[in-house]
Amino acid sequence: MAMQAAGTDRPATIHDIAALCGVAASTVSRALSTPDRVNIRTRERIQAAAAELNYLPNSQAKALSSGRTGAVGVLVPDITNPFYFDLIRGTQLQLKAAGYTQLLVDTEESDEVEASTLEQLRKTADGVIVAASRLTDDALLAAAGKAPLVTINRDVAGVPAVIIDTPSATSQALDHLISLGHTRVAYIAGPLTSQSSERRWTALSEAAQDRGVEVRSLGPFAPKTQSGAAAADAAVHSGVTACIAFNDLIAIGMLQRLRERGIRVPEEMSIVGCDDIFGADFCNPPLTTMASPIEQAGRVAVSMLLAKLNPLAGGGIRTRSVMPTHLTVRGSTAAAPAPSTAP
Amino acid sequence: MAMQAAGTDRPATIHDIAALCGVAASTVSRALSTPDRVNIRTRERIQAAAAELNYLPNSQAKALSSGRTGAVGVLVPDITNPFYFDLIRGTQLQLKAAGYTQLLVDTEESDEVEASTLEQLRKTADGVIVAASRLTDDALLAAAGKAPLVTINRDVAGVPAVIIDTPSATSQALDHLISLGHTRVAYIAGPLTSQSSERRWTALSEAAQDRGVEVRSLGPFAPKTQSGAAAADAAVHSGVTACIAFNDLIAIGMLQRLRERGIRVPEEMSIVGCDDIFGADFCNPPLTTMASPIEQAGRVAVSMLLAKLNPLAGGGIRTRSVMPTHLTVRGSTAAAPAPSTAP
DNA sequence: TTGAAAGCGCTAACAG
DNA sequence: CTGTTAGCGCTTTCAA
Repeated sequence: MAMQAAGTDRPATIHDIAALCGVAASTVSRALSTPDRVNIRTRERIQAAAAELNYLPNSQAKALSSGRTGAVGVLVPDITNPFYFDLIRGTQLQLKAAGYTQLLVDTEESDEVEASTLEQLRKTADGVIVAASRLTDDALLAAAGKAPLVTINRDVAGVPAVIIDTPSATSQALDHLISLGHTRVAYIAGPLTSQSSERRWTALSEAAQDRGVEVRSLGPFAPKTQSGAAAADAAVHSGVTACIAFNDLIAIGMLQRLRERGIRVPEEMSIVGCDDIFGADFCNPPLTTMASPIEQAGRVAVSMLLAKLNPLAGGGIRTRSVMPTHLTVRGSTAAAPAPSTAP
Repeated sequence: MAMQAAGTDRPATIHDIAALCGVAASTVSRALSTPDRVNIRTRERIQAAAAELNYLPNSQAKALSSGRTGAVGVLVPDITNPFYFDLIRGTQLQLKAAGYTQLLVDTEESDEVEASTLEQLRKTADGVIVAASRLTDDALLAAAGKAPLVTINRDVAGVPAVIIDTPSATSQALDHLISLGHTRVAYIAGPLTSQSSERRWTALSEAAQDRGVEVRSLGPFAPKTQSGAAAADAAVHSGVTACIAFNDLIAIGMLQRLRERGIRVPEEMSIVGCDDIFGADFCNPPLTTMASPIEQAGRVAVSMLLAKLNPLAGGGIRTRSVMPTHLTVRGSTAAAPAPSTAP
């Protein structure tokens, strides 16, 4: 049984260990944090005592005196968006493996919440990972100047980032639609403040120009299934035969709306989503979408951040990492409907 | 522009404010934490100075000296399970509203991870909310003795809890199936360590006995869509015409498997899920399931916890709160298939 | 290699 | 109402 210090049952401190071993508290501190700077025999005595007393370092105290908190913040715009599940799991696993604690915050798609969270985290965390930031480039750059920070899906010069390369997959998606005979395609845009959406649209319109087909942008729409209805209506009204949506949430919402309206997918309208979130494979019809290794993106982001925090021997620090994306074809896309004007 | 203390750019402390106002640091502390114990004029001077210096309290220091951290831990067994989204959002909103920080941890369906997290959190958090604990009753009771703790979906004598009343909804589900003509029903069980699953099964078998129909338990199955295939196969093999699944994840997985096997839902097999998670309404066919106010459950759990942390004037503390659940009928249930034996 | 001492920034008695 | 004085538990000089 683990004895408690002096019979009390409050958690043991280094002083308890020091007393038990007849050494100074500072020696205990060293033995526990920098073992090689302590005589091996006393070190072992101390470690044994620590185990015996069931010692657990107090992270607050540690943080206060050392300046490092052992925690890193992870900011996501919407925790209920399945896209972030795997990302969060990826960061959490990698962080835990490195002995860090994850501080997960839902910034509610709000740049203000994001900014204030970032500010608060400067004291609370050693670094921050920001997914799909809604902040301006300048704000982000400033934040990155004040604290170690890496973004996910946000490309700002001077800010380390892991980018999920959906733009290139978007061209693939367009080619897929073209090969099916579509010539009028809509891009269903995400939030104005989303750089992903912007990059996607740029890539898409360039690709369209190359291929001589027509694409138009509809929106912006909030990245939620509820937006799907408006998006679907807009798409139908615009006369396109296929849509590439900002994300799967919107795409799934569109699927539902089109079904309500009796418009068949994919016969009368093809839909392509993005992210391959939970649900994309079992919605009706299953969604053609762009998939990427999101959990891995989370891990990579953590690695990049930790590399900044602990500038060890290892070579230079990566400041930009691009994750590949590929098209996963399912039932929501098919050949374009025959033109309605008879020959 | 906010001036920085003494021209340095390190974050301002109460000492900087004290110096600027010509008062003692402790007065600043009071003015900021217990404003009513300070002369209104000096208080205002101090608050102005704090704003001017862009003062932000250091939570570590605060925690170290006061013993309170301003954080509460929220433990969930699987962060990628959509069931927890709304729960997490509920706790986060309520916590933030009360000025607390949420420490979200994914315990990976592991009792060990859960136990060690709980231990670590004793220092780091003022209290803990544990959803769907995989711990034994004794372990949970012990943990609740050492730190303020409230469970969600886990009923242990002496431990405050918010319970989502799926057992009662389960009877509703059974009645629904019976009214459709089903007489042989299977319960697709969740993890052995899940008390929810156990309670559900108890309620279901009692209700079945009352109504004179046959139910059997199949499983246990992991609460993931991947388990759906095995569950579906087991159900088909057992000869039942309807299933009540531990949760929607499994139910959705079953839907997929049955489709693969060419078994029509609901014509040949009816499926009822539980939780009404993201996806239950747009899977194919849409899932009949049991819905409950999960976000609210999260809020209630937080309220109960905070009531323990701040024993204010308000009357007695609720130690148990039951959230209602109701059946949401969608396309995955229908009349029982006619018996295969002709008259 | 070890000990003593001085904080980290804040709160909490205890006087005044 | 306000100032003084101790710490919270740990790290980190600086000597020894």
